[in-house]
Amino acid sequence: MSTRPPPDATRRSERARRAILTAAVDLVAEVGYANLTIEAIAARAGVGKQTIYRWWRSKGAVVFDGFLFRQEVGGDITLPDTGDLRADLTTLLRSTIDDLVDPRVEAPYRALNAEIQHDPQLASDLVDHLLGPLLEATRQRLRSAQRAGQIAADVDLNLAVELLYGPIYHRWLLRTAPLTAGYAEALAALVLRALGTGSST
Amino acid sequence: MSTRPPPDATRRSERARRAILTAAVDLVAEVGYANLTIEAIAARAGVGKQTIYRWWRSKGAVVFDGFLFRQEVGGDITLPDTGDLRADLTTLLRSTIDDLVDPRVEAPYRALNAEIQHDPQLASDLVDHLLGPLLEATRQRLRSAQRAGQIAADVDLNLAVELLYGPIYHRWLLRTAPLTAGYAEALAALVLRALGTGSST
Amino acid sequence: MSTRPPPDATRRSERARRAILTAAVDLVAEVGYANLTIEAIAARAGVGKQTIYRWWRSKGAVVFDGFLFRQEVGGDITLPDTGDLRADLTTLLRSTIDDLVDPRVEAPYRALNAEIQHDPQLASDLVDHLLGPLLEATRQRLRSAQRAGQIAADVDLNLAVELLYGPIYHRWLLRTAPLTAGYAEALAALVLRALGTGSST
Amino acid sequence: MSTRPPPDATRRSERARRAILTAAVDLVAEVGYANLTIEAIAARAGVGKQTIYRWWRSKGAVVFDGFLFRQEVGGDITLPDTGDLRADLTTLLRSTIDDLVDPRVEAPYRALNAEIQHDPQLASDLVDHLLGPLLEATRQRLRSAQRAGQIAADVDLNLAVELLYGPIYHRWLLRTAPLTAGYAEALAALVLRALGTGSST
DNA sequence: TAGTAACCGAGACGGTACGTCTCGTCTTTAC
DNA sequence: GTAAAGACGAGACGTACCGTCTCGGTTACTA
Repeated sequence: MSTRPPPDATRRSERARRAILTAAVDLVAEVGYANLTIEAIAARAGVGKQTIYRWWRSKGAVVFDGFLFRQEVGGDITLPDTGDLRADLTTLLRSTIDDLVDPRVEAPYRALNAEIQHDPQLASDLVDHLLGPLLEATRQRLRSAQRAGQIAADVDLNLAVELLYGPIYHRWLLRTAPLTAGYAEALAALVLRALGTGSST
Repeated sequence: MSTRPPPDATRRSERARRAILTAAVDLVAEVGYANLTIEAIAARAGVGKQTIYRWWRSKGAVVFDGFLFRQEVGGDITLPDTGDLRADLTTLLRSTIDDLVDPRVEAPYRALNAEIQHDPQLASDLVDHLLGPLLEATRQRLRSAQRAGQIAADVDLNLAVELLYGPIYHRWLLRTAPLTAGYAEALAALVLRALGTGSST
Repeated sequence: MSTRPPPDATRRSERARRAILTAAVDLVAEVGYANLTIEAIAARAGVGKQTIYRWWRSKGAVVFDGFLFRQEVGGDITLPDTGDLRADLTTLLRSTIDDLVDPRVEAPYRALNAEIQHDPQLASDLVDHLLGPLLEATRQRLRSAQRAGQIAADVDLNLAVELLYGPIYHRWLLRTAPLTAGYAEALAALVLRALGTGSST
Repeated sequence: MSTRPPPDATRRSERARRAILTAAVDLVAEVGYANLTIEAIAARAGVGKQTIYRWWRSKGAVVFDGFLFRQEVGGDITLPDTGDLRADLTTLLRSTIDDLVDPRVEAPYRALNAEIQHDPQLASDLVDHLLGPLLEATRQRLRSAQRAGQIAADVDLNLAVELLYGPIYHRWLLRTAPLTAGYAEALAALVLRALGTGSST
């Protein structure tokens, strides 16, 4: 019973890494996650299969890293904070929906959501590194509104965040109905009634 | 290019059908959806592989039918309607959560939610036949409350339903935090504030 | 452990039998023996598969019966006996070769020769019912020549028959060289030297 | 429509090749050619099926190579040449018959003879690589006898070779009668009369 | 500046499962 | 009870990928 030595990351080929991640993201968009194979990634990347197996634990891990890699270029998340809570939330939900219906995002993101169902490790990676920043930023915006008295003091902000994104997620994953800009508005309005102080906002 | 003739359903073996569905549901719980194979289902069911391929289009379709088959025995959905909306919704969400954390439900249901991401046909089957009745029943309960003046007349009940289930679904699928009875209560309370007429209920 | 009762031949459908045998012979010529299936025979004959399995033991048996069935029309074998042994044998070998290179005979006959290698029962059927009459007739012609003093008295006529057909069979099965009319002549001449009395013929 | 690249023979596993050929020859003797499957060969050889499909075009090709492989060990063919033609030919035919009735040879060799009926490529391989050397050696022995005046100068030696082996082949393939040592003697004697110069030898 | 150790591309390997095909049996309905 | 029809259990087919395992060949540290 011997454990292989961990690969020496200092010798890692950056060229190969980039080629693999790019190939993975491209392929998942072309053929879907289910039809994506390590073999195809290796071929497209011009890389030996072993180079993939050496550095990633699973197909899901490669694709996930591919996502992060693509995200890296796109800068940080900054949420609008105009002071007008309703407007800010509506904008936020609208852009969330815009993202989800963008085909370049939809396909791979659905794949990820499928994959995390049988890979808890991947799920926590997703939540920590991809979703986390957005959820945290949303929480921050709500906290600022709460301090400004626009949101009742007793509201659990974690729950509030889920109240915002949960319905969208529900509709998107189950495809029960189309996601539209109007939906974002209606949802924001309804959630605000839940969070509000009761005073007129 | 010829399409095969559809099999003659009148000659279909009920024995084989039951064995296959039972084997599928059992196996998906034992080994998980990703590790489930048609060959294993056929072997467990004592059935030729062709008999599965003859009647189902995919692994997902078999598992889905397996679910429906198991559901058939369990009777119809009836939601509590005591007149106390808050109590009724809390009960409803609590039992939803109980279901989702029950390991016998969780494993195969996660599998289904993964599968529908790359099979829209299966998604619509799921929504129509498994989820549909529950969502519709929930809508009915809310409508009755709306008529009773407990819910504002301008509230879109489809949205209201998503406000109830979305957060749970979000938390369950992404595993951002544990689902507890307390969560059901807090969620019901918050949603009620969104739906309420503003008058004390 | 129960043996099925033998089928009642009096109820047998002559129409089905003819259709099956005809289909079998036609198909073996079209697709070759290896690619011939019971299913295809049944389909072509407009017959249930069970009807074939009821009356024949194997694919080989059907094809063989098909041959016999086609032969039935073709009358008895009569060999030339002009008194000129050399001429008669040359004619005989020539017509044998003509048969073997006729594509309508070649394909199915090769199939049969292949099949008998792993079906001794079929081999003995072939020798008894298809080849036997020709071999026996040849033996008779040689016997008459032996009585006339054209063949040495000590010659084993079974061996003599094999000396005639063996080389042709060898060349035909192994495709070592083409079978021509000239070959028939040369072979007949050489064999005659083996059989001869030594006196001038 | 793309053709797969030819495998890189330099990387080929000799261990796998030997195991496959041995398994193929053994199995064909045990279960017969018709019941021989690629899967069984792979299983017996402890080899993946793909390794067989990578290097051979068909089941027949594997079995044929198996024969060649077994032959390789048993060195070259050397025919007796004592000067006594009758004795030498009798010995030759006798050992030919001994081979053909040896069960270890009979089963796979029958299989090959069946297979070449619907695979001309295999037929020519068989004649060139397995039978060829023996036929050529026999021709050489006869040529030496012809030069020594023991065989008439006008005899076609190709035909003479067929006169020797054809009858044995005929009897062996059709199973018309048993092959014995006495048969070898009688056949050799008769053929010699065909080949002889007419003078007493 | 030679050696050497790790990674690299490539691809054969032992396997598993795929979805298709055909087998020979079983079951149903019609005659 | 035979016949046509066709679903059934069984299992081999040839393919696609899996994850592991050699192979040379770079490539970058070490002596």
